[in-house]
Amino acid sequence: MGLSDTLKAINDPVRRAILEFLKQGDASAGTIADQFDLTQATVSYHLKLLRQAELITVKKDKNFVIYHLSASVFEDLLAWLYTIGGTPHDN
Amino acid sequence: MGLSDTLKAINDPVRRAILEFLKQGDASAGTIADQFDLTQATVSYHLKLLRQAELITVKKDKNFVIYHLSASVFEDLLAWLYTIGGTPHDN
DNA sequence: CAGGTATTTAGAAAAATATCTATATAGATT
DNA sequence: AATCTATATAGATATTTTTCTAAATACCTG
Repeated sequence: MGLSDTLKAINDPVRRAILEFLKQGDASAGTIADQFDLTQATVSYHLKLLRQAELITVKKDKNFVIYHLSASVFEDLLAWLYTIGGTPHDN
Repeated sequence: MGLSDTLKAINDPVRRAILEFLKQGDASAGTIADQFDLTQATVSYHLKLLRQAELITVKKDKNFVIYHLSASVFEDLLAWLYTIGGTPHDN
């Protein structure tokens, strides 16, 4: 919902890989889980966090749950980054 | 050193507050610690993580350790964000 | 409706992170 | 040199996060 959730969501290599995978197109929970050497339950947990951070959206198709990247939420993060690093500073 | 370290470093409200505080100007470890309701040792721990992520740099002055914001490291993070969210996508 | 497939949830264990107190170090001052 | 001041480190505990196994839910198909 806020910056904190966005940061928490992307502060994990598995979740970043999920986002990168979804960049190539929508996919079901099972297909996503197959990408990792983790149980499906664990991947489902990561998907939940990404959903809560609104970085992905869900749609049902038959008994599949299809996930879709929703990158617009990064705007808050970008705004914060510009707050910190936006103005020229002598690095 | 990489994206992972940058994200880990900013994935904590205390550390983000430290960065925001340093945005206003350099400050000593003690001055920074005074900003928080935490022990000096705890703040020192956070400063160490920020240092390791190269988000801040250090300089000694008498027996003070002066911290300085070094925002250029956000570039990797920005690059990754554009990887995910850069190309128009139907959100 | 019975069985099957896909996914989520619950609960426990493991791993990582944050915090504290107490102590150490380093440099400055008397 | 003794002491004081600022900061860092060590070790213990607490909290949070990740992961697993097992069970539950949900929906589809015969």
